Amino acid sequence: MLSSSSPSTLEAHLGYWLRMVSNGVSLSFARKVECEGVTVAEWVFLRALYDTGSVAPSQLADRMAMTKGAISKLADRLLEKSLIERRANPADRRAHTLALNREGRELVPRLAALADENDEEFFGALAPDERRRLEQLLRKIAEERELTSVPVD
Amino acid sequence: MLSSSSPSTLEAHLGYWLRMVSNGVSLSFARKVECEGVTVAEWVFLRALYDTGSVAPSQLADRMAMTKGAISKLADRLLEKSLIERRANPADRRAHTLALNREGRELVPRLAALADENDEEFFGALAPDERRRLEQLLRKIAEERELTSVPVD
DNA sequence: TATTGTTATACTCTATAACTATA
DNA sequence: TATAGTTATAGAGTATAACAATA
Repeated sequence: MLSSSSPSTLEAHLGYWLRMVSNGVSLSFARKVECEGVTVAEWVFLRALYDTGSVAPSQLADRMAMTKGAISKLADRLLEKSLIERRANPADRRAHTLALNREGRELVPRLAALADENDEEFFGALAPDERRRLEQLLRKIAEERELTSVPVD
Repeated sequence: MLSSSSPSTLEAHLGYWLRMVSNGVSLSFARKVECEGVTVAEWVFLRALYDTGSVAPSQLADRMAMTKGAISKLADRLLEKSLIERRANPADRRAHTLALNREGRELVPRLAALADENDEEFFGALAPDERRRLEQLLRKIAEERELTSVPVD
């Protein structure tokens, strides 16, 4: 006589706990940056621009592992919010570049501070060695599965 | 003379690595369950129904920490896909109940197997004690931050 | 009046593809 | 023809609120 087995539960999977904690962290961060008038995706976009300086949308799409269309839409919103500038390229009139304006450059450090604060809220409960251990395990998985796309949601 | 400090990078935050790995795991799982014609949210919904049996939408909303509207929309899709049944309650004609039909009950174990497979793909690279450690750390954060909502995205 | 559930609206993120302008 | 970028469309998820039916 064969024993029948139940389908595995949601909680039986590490992916479930990962998603639960990740969603909690992201939702909390989303609420923080909302006070500064931006979304998490916009923070990632702005932080990338802070490092690259003036850059073509297509390069940003490569770097952030997003489509050109997605970059275009994000850029539209940030232009409306007056945080970035879009400039034509005189040499190649198809090409554009995107860059932070003064307001955008001033916002990035404030958003970074919120990211620090949010990380502290969630992972401050862990001992320093636990924190290192968690980062090490996550980096190991990211490396082995070749996860490279910048997570924006 | 004050030293100026750069805003912290994206990679400096544990939340960033958590989101990157979590998104990778979820995207991979989404592609697997797509072959069975459902989304991750629908898998969570179906797995919950598998345990509860016949249940009111409002109870499901509480259990899954979703709004009634979200439950209604999910239920609509699963009805179209002929995986669940919606029944009226003769005692209270406002009330309804949702339940898996035969097709839905048969699908859940196949989806659970895909969840097992996906977990193995991502976390199989970790040693057994690393895996336990990761789950322990995630559960600790979930508990301390009182994260209870079932993550569906 | 309060409750159950549905429906409408709106916004974000994602992906594909059509399209314009330029090279 | 190929490339840079925008725009259109569609689907999934989220949230709020208006609504109908019933208690």
